[in-house]
Amino acid sequence: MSSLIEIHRAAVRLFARQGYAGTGIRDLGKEVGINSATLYHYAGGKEEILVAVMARCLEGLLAGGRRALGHSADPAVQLVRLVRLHVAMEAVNPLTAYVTDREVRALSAANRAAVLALRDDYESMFQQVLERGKRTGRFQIDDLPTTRMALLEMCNGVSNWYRPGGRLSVPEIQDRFADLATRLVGCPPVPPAECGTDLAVAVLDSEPLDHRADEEALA
Amino acid sequence: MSSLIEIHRAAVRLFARQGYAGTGIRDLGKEVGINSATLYHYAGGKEEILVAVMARCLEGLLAGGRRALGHSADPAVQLVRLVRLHVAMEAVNPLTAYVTDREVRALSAANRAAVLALRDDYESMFQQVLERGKRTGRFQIDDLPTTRMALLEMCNGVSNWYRPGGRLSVPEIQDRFADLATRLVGCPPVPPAECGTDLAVAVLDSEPLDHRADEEALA
DNA sequence: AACGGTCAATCAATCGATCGGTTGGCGCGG
DNA sequence: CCGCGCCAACCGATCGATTGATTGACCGTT
Repeated sequence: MSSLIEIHRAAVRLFARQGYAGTGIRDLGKEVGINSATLYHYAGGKEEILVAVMARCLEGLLAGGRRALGHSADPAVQLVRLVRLHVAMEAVNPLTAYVTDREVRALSAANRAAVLALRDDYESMFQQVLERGKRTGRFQIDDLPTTRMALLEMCNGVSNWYRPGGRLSVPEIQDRFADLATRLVGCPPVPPAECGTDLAVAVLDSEPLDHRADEEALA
Repeated sequence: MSSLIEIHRAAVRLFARQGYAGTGIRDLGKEVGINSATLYHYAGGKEEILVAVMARCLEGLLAGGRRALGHSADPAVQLVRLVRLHVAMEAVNPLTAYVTDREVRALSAANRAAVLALRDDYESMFQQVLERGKRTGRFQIDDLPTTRMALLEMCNGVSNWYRPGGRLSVPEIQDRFADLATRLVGCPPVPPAECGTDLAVAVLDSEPLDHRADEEALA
């Protein structure tokens, strides 16, 4: 019954609740229901678990990002699709996204560099879309780096307050954020019809299935 | 030479770099230049240091928030002033704000409740301004909770990428974010003349003076 | 002599990781 | 069908190191 996936799920749940440094491997074992020594039979170690979770999350965003960009050449459509993808990832996998965001500093130098390389690749998609939108006059952007950071932080923040089964459905959250994003870049709303329907986001292996016990994390 | 302020500064620097749980009191002592035992002569303990830093940061925001609201009855002016204050706090005290944001989960139940009470008080100011702006038609807001969270996360994120002495000055950052905020709520830009000049934010006692060594934290 | 300040030494507890050893089920030769 | 060997799965015990916190002694100043 216990497997690597179960371990990753338990790790994400505990890392999100107590932080990576604040979680012991004995806590991890207890959460999975096995001895801490058995963890090393499946996973190479504590940091290896964290790296695997982060890499899978970021690779999911990267793969989705490439799908998002290829659908249309219009920067507005591309931006909305990027935002809808990102928001969906954060809303469907809030704990995984939360840990991926906030525990980078816990990694050793080599692993941190690898994770940051993935993240930089992903964020450069936003950079390029914003640049082209500004250059072509599709967007009215004052300072591009500030707008890019504000946009990304706004989307990243979803994992801080949203949980599956919340007041809004995932498509509703996507609609709200698509509107907010077009407002930020000074661009008229993009009809949902132009956005395609290939932006569904799957539940990651590392995402705990039951988020009920994490409501206090929404502090 | 060593004092409570020095300890708070060192604590914020280390907590921002390694996290609260990842920082030992011996690390803290070494950063200040004293023995770990001497820490207990000035500060009551590790968590007491964190609580003091967080409380001072949030109380600064609360006091500033009250100043921001009293200046005008126009929701647009109130919102812009709240955003300018918040952004300035994050830009002038990025490490303190960063730690205050992200280490709430490290607190014991009692301290966490106290800190969250302060934060809820502060965030309710945004809630009320947005409500009134929507009710009076000054703002075009689709879903108010989503807009509020997006706005707050966007502002909170400043401490993740800005450092004093960066490319943009604090007033410039304030201008950009004031514009972004009005765009988010669907409201024409507010002339800076209507915003007053009483929103200067002081450097907190807990903020390390030299941010050069923290550039890798901008990961 | 009394004081605030400082620290080496030490406390029990816990850290991540590894060890040797036990278990149980499966495949295979007879 | 038996019995042997194998190996993934699992655990108790323990490793050296470090955790937050405390103590008692020593210092210079008053």
